[in-house]
Amino acid sequence: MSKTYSVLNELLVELFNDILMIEQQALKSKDFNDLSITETHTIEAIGMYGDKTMSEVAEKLNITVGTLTVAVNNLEKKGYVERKRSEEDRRIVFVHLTNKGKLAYRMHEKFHSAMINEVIEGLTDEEEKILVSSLEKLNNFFKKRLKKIGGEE
Amino acid sequence: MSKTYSVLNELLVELFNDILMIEQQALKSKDFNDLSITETHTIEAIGMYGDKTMSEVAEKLNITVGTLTVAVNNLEKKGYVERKRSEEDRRIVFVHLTNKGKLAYRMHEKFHSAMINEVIEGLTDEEEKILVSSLEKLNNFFKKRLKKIGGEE
DNA sequence: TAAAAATATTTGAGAATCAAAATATTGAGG
DNA sequence: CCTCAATATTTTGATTCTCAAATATTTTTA
Repeated sequence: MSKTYSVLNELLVELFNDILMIEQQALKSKDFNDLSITETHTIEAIGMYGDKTMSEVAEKLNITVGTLTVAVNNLEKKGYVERKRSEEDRRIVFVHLTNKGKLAYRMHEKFHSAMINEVIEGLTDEEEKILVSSLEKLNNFFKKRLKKIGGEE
Repeated sequence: MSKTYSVLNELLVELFNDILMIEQQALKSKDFNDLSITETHTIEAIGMYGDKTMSEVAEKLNITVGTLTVAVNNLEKKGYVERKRSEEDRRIVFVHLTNKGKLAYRMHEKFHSAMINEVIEGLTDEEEKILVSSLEKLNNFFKKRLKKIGGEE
């Protein structure tokens, strides 16, 4: 069991917890303090451009469409998103961000920028490349794992 | 805005989501399928060795003691943990894992091992170093950020 | 000893979530 | 054209996680 193992394990666990806590706390202090983390993620999944169907958004968030319906109801009430029924196929419901919603989206984006910049800063181009490819490997491992679990049982 | 930025951002976001999903799905397939993610984390926080007070565990999990009380009620009912009132100070309640709880703890640990090992395996020494130091930077950024938010308001 | 502090539990309320039932619409086959 | 299956969404009922505030018990302090 190498030293890298325990270091990496702790780092990942801490990272994960910190991200959650920061997102939570960042919301409380800022404008848009009527948004929960989950709601912010919903806004993120709807995205800046064009309409998305309820199913598309739910899939992206890995939640059921029923859950999303409730979430969108509230976000609509608060003025962050709007619904629009498709004319071609009236079963389908499109959602998109209002101006207020787009503002919130950009706010969240800013948080991410600050985070990433902090990481990149102080890395050489070479190191930057290595970091990206390392994380890609990490990601691939997870994807593989997910497929395996999902496919079997 | 460099290309690295958006790539890194996406990687981190995906990573975060994948970890959540994998933990979720890992639980469903395995034994101990009567445990939620939250409950697993509670077990993790109680830890293998010795007794911990309710307050200590709640602090570690960043939840209120009230929330923990409910969680421990359920875990006790399912046989994963036990309570014991302190003799010296009868306000204090200690919790510790039962044998079943310890088994679950080790199970979760195994999952982490598999994850980290798989990642390290595919990396050269050079990449390993860079990955660790980058994650450390990311972590420092978060710690700083948390202190700032927590301290001010 | 009486008041204040510390520790934990209970309670009431609000999100987030799912599964299953209900609703509305479309498309295909006869 | 009518019916039935499939698709997309919403509604409903239940559970879990969470907090804040009220309550209970015990210890400490003044």
